[in-house]
Amino acid sequence: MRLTMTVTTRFAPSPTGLLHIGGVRTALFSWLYARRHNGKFILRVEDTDLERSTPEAVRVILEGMQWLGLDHDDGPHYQTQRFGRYKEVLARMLAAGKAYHCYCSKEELDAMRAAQQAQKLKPRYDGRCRHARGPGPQSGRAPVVRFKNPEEGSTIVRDVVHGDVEFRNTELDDLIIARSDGTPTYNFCVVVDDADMGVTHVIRGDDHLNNTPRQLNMLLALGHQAPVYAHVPMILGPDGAKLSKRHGAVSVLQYQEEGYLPDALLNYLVRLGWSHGDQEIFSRAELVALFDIKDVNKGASAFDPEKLQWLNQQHMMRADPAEIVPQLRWQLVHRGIEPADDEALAAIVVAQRERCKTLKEMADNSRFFFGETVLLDEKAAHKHLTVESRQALQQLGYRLRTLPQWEASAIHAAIQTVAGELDLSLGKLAQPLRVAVTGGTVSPPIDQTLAILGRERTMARLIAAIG
RNA sequence: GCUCCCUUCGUCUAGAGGCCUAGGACAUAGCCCUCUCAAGGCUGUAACACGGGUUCGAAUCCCGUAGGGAGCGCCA
Repeated sequence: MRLTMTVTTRFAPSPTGLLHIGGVRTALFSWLYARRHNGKFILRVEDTDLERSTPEAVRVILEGMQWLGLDHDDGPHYQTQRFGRYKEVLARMLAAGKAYHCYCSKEELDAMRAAQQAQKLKPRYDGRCRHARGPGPQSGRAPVVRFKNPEEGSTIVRDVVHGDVEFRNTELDDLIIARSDGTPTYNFCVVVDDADMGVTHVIRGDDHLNNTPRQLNMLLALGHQAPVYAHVPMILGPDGAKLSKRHGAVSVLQYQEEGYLPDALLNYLVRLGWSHGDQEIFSRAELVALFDIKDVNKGASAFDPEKLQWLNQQHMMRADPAEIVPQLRWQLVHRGIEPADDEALAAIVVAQRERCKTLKEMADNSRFFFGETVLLDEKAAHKHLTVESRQALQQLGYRLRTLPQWEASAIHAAIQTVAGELDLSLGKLAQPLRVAVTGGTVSPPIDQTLAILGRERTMARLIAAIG
């Protein structure tokens, strides 16, 4: 036995539904904890439910984790590839008398449950086959395998977020660990896997808290040490109800499509149930340095898309524009727009990011930077492109055409000069100009906008607008 | 039904008996800045689920109640 155990955590999603932000947050907590302690992070796909698992869901898990940069050091493991191992452990438990065959039929079990519920009791297996009071092999049925849970005393789960939680063993029945067709069940696979893979810290949703004492008893029966458990609260929808498809965003990858930065999403998710003083914005490195699973709250929290948007913008404003460029490019290509060179895109990022919550919004609002012509918004044109303002634009056009340096400061000076000459407020010239070159009333500062647009496009659009 | 878990502004949270006339953030309202939209700055509205204890003193400790959630499957 090693004296110093490397901290080993795992994320073990089941590919029966698309990975959503709830799963991502547990993954994040596990990942952060492992990274914080220079430990190991394992990815394990729990696909024993052949019926409901889909390749699409597996793909989303893999791609989603990659997109978010939650890299694993081991895996991905697939439980369906470990059936041999489970059978082996199963046989060992049977041989050691830690598990037994149960020949009860589905009908008998249903009847038992119904009777218990009628008496307002918790439905649980009464252990008839364990004590040779059951049907036995002569029934001719293929048996299931049940784990012999302790019949007395209690099991205490030491949980770092909830504290010690005590379960009386009488509340726990002998769960089925292998089906009549021989395939192992979830609770058993988890135990075998966690033990085999050396998981030291089990971090998962608190919907598993009730399963834990049974898993713990199996682990102990197998001669293993109990890991540290941390059951983290779940995420609720914005309306406080359980998170579901109804709340939009089924798959994490949807956040990528909607133009969120991985670091922003992670930052948002980590703050659901965890905090560090009054700090709201965290870089990935800060999270790795500051996060501790012990500081996670117990209560469930509601997902707030507006705060996510705010954080996304904060991260966009702090990021190196060059890192955002590829993502903006992706958004633009998606819209059938011919992407400009990286330098121009970086300039657009800088000009736009303080007025966009997502890259999707940035791309939508940046369409006018591309293409030769621009479609004038009717209302805006009617209001701002008056006879008077067209004349002003014409005068400005003369000056811009011969401007020695096509850069924001020079452009700004030119606009100011013309406004001065015509005795117009800056706004009376800038707005018509904005409408003429962007087609609408909203854009980054007009001098920056023209600088990015370039002289050629600016002049062409100016001429078109003047008519 | 039984067992387990949870409960501070609309939302995310700070708070580990006196620092709390309960702090920050998002959202929201107003003001400032301003070529538009933003970003930014300032100001405001807004919470300890309820009831009992313990204590000189409770958001913080204990007990109930209510509400919410999870588990109880040959699902994971």
